[in-house]
Amino acid sequence: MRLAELSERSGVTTATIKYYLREGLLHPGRRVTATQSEYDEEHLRRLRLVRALIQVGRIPVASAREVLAALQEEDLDRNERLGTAVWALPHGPAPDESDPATEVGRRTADALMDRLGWSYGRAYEAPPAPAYGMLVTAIAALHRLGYPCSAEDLEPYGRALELLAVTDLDLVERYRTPEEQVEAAVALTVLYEPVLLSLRRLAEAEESRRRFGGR
Amino acid sequence: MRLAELSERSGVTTATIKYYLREGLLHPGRRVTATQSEYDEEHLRRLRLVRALIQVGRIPVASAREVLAALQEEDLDRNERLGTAVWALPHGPAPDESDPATEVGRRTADALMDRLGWSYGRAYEAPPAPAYGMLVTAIAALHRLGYPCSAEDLEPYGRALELLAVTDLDLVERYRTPEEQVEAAVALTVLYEPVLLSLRRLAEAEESRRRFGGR
DNA sequence: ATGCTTGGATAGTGACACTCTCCAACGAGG
DNA sequence: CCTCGTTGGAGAGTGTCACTATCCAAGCAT
Repeated sequence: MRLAELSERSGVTTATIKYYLREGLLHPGRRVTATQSEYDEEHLRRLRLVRALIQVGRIPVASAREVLAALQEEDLDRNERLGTAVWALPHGPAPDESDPATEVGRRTADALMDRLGWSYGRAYEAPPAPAYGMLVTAIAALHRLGYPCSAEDLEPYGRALELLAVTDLDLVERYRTPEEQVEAAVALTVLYEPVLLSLRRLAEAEESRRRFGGR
Repeated sequence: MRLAELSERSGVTTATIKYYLREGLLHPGRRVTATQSEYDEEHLRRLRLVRALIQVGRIPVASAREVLAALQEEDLDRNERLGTAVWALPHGPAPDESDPATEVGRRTADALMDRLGWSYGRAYEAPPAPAYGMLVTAIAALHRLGYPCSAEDLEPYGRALELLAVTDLDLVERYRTPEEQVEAAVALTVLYEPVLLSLRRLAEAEESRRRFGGR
């Protein structure tokens, strides 16, 4: 199919598709003549993934390119490819080392990892996973605002997410090839984030109404 | 204290504080002379909250202003104030009604709310909570990519978040005044989001290593 | 033949979160 | 009393990001 058809079937304007081609998020089409290229179903699929990552997952274009590149690293195993892809996701500001609250955040995060028995993302692992820095930054911010949270407070969150991670990966293992599995894992990691956040907000609204609700 | 001291104690530059003052995120200080104002501990506290919302919670300045305004709505009860504040948080693109996948997302979301017994955010509630639209958009995107998820698949997520919402609001109820409670609820809603996401990514990395990990 | 379409390159747009530059009014040291 | 650096306020400028609009020459369709 031509650019115009790819645009129509995906709902993305040709100008935006050209932009993604330029940025390397989409492979160039098969050149038919000097001025025309042919795109296939794989391009359409990739384009939908890109859109989902950028619009629903709110991932910057540059990060999306890295994530997609990781999916195709031939010489890594599933675990490494997935790790590389998730590693490239945005993860907010790095912990501010000049702030004493960061130290508290780091200790709390480490204590939490110990309680949960998780080996990833420890401070003494070099380099720690970006998600670990994200956790430290958030705990530090809470602490600075006067909402201290201990490893004990956070353990139930970790346990709950541990269970959900098991069901997520069960879903991933339904796919046959490692390629499909890694792509599914990335799509699920990114696209379940808004699901998780929206369900949390709805759950809190529900619980708030139950406790504080008048009328 | 003067602007310079507020800046030093908060770690935010004077230029940025002036910007927040202009944008109405911070109340103006008490005017001492025609060219000088006095700020107090309350300003410092507010400034730290603003920074946490914007930098850690990644909330746009305009949304932060609305969220903060909701905290001080005198004629609303706790439940309404919290609802208004959470309502003002960013929630991604609205569902694309021209896309048939949205219809699937909406039906799945409604079925999920039924299973969970939640009354908020139904499609037939007018207007539905923004978090409901966020959920529909995400389910639709998953569907479009060929990762269908049913209400049954999502129910464990809802149950898990229901439990966490209970512990969140237990924490909130430790504060005495409704004002403190609402502020705490907003801070916890926003700042626990990165905690949740980072723990999920770490949990998935852990589980992926357990299943796929070589070495 | 001719007029619309295509792919590619370049430049422009609008939103956003600051950040810089000025300026007159202070206020502390000499 | 008189500098002279500092302060708060206002407006314009900056850098980034995700597009988006404009050109252009080379097709293709009629």
